[in-house]
Amino acid sequence: MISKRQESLLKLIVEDYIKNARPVSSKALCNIMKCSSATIRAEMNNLEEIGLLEKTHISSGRVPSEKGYRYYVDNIMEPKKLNSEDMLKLQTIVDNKSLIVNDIILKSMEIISELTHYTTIVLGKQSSENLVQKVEVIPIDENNVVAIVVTDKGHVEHKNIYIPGHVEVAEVKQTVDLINKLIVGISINSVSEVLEYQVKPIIGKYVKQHEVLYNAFYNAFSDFANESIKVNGTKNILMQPEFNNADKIREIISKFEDKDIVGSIKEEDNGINIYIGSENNFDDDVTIIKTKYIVNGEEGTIALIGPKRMEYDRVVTLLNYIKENIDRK
Amino acid sequence: MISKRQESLLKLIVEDYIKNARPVSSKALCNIMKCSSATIRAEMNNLEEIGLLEKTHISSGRVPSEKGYRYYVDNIMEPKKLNSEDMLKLQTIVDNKSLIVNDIILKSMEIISELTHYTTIVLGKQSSENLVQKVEVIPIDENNVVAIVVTDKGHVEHKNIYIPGHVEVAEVKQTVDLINKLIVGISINSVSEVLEYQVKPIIGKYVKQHEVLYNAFYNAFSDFANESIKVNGTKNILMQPEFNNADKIREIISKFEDKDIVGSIKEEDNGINIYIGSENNFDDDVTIIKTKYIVNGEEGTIALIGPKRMEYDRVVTLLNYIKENIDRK
DNA sequence: TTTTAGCACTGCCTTTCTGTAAGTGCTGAA
DNA sequence: TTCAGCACTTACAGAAAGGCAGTGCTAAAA
Repeated sequence: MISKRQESLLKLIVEDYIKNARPVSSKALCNIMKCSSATIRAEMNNLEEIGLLEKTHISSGRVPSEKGYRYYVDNIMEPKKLNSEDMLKLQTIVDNKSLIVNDIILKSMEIISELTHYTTIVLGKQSSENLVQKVEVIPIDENNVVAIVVTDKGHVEHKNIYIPGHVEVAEVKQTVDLINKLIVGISINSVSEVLEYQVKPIIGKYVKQHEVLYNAFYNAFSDFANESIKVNGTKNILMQPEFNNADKIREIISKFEDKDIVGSIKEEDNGINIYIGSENNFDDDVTIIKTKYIVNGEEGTIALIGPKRMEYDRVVTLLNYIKENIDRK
Repeated sequence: MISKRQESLLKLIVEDYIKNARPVSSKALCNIMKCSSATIRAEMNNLEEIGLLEKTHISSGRVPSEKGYRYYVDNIMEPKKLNSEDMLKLQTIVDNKSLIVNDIILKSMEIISELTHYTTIVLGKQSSENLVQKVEVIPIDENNVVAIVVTDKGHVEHKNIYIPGHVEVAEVKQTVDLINKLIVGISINSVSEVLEYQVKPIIGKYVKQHEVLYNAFYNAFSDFANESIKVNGTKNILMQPEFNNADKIREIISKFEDKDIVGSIKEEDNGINIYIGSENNFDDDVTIIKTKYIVNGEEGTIALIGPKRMEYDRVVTLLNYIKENIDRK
C-alpha cells in the first residue's frame, strides 16, 4: 500500500510524462507538491523501490514503470468527461441515421485515430459460423455471371465468374436452384462438404458448365472465413517521440503488416481492457486498449495502439462512448 | 553522345550501385575494365561533367545521378529473362483457373512485392461509368434486409438495411421492382438524380418504409464512386538502406496514408513507364514504375515503388509478364 | 520525526580533436 | 592515351573535455 502523498506524486509524474515525454525531475514538482525538491527526491526513491518509477540513467529524472502505469490506471486515473470537441466529431458519426452499425464503427475509429494521434484497429468478424440464407446468380453478359451469397447475419460475398462458350441461362438457373435447395440453412463452415459430396455429383450429371460455377461458389464461401481488418493512422504511433529510431519504426511497421496481427489484437473479454507494454502480445513499447463488440450476435474487436505514455483517461472515455453506442443499437 | 567505353563504365557503375548501395570506386572496376584506376577516374570525371554520375562528397566514389539512371534505362538496360523462380511463383497465380482477373492482379502484385522487396500498388477502377444491371433485396429477418446492386461490368455493392418496426415484404418488393424498372440501364453517375426525382416521389406515396430503403440504395450507389487501392509490402521500401532515417521513413509512411496517393500513382499511358526520383509526384527519393491495365473495358493501374537504385530490368520484365497476361484475358 | 539546504557526484549530450581508411584529382613519364 | 605516384579530402569512429540536468546523501532546522 502506498501513502496518499506517494499516490499524488505518482499521479503528477505519470501525467507530466504523458504530456511531455521527458523524465520528470524533483524540482519541477516543488511548487505543486508544496515541499522542497529533496523531499520529493526521497519520496521518488521510495516509489522507485516499490517498482512504480524508473530512471533512464543514474542521474536522470523519473519515468513511470509499467507497474507505475498499471497502478495509475487501476487506482488513480479518474474517468474523464468527453471534451466537447471530441464529442462533436463523434456524435455526427454515431447519430448518422443512414449509416449501418458496421460503418459507424469503422468511421468512429477513424475519427478517434485522428483525435488522439494514436493508431486504431477494427477487427471484423469472421462469418464462418453464419448460415447460408440465399444464393443468387445474376447474368452479366454472354460469358459472365455474378454469384452472390448472403448469410443469415446479412453478410454478402460475391464472385465474378467467366463461363467459356456460352452461358446457358437455364442451366445456370438449374445449378443455382439446386445449390439453394441443398445449402440454405447450412453453416458456412460445412458448405464445402455439402458442395463436394451432394451438389457436385448431381450437377456433374445434369449440367454442362458445372465446374466453373462450382469453383466460383467454392471460392465465394472460402472468402467468408477471412477476418476483416482495418488499420487507421499507422503513422500516428510512429510520430511519437519514443519511436524516433528507424529500426524501431521498421519493426512496428512490420508487425502491422504481419498476418499474425489479428491474434495479438483480438479481444475475448467484454470490458475495456488495457494492456501496457509487455502485457500485450504486440510490442513491449506500446499500450493496447481494446474491447470486444457484438453486432447482430457477431463479435469483433476495436483496439487502439499508442505509446505506453498514453492519455489513458481520454482514450478510455472515447472507447466507452463508442462501445455504448454500438451496444445500444 | 557518349563513347562505347563510357557507356559500359556507366553500366557497371549503375549495376554495382543497384546491387551494393555503396558509391562505386575506380579501383573496384579495374579488373573488369582492364585498365588502371587512374584511367577509370578520368573517364568517371567525364561522365560526371555530362551529369550522368555524382559524388556524395569530394573524395567519394561515384553514384548514378537521376540523369544517369535515365540514360541507363533508356539506352543501356537490356530486357531480362524472367528467372525461373520468379516465373514459377507468378505462373501458379496467373494460370489459376478459379481466380477472376481482378484477383489475379491483386495476388500477382502481392507476389511481386515479396519477390522484389519493393512496394506494389494496385489502383482499382472507379465504377461510376457502369450501368446498373440489377437491384436486388434479400430479407434477412424481421427488421433487416440486404440491398444489392450489380452493374453491367459485374461490380457488386451491398448495404445492410435496418428497417424499424416490421419489414413488409410486399412493400419492399414493390420498392425494389420500382427501382429496377426505373434505374436498370442507367449509369451509376446519374442514379442519384433518378432516385431523387423519379423514385422518391412515387415511393413516397405508396410505400411506408421508403425512406430507409431509399437511403440505403443511395449509399450503395455512392460507394461505387470510391476508387479501390491496395498497397503491398509498405515495409519493403522502408528496409532499403537509403531510408535509414526515422524522419524519412515517417515522411514516406505519411505519403502512403495520404488520400492524394491515388493522384500520384494513377497512370494514363498504356506502356510500362518509369519515373525516376523527381520525375514522379510521390517522392524524390523513389522510382515508380507503373502501367495502366484494362479489364472489361475498365482501367486500373499497377505500380511498383522502390529506391531509385532499383533493379530496373527485373522489375520491367515482371510487370510486362503481368500486363501481358492481364491483357490476354 | 520530517523537511530541507547544500554539496559531491554521475551520466548524457555536444563539441572538439585525432587518426585512419577510402577515395579522389593531378602530374609527369612511359 | 595510359598509368604510377603523390598530395589532398571527407567520412567515420573513438577519445577527451566541458556544461547541464539531474540525483543521493548528510547534517542542520523545523
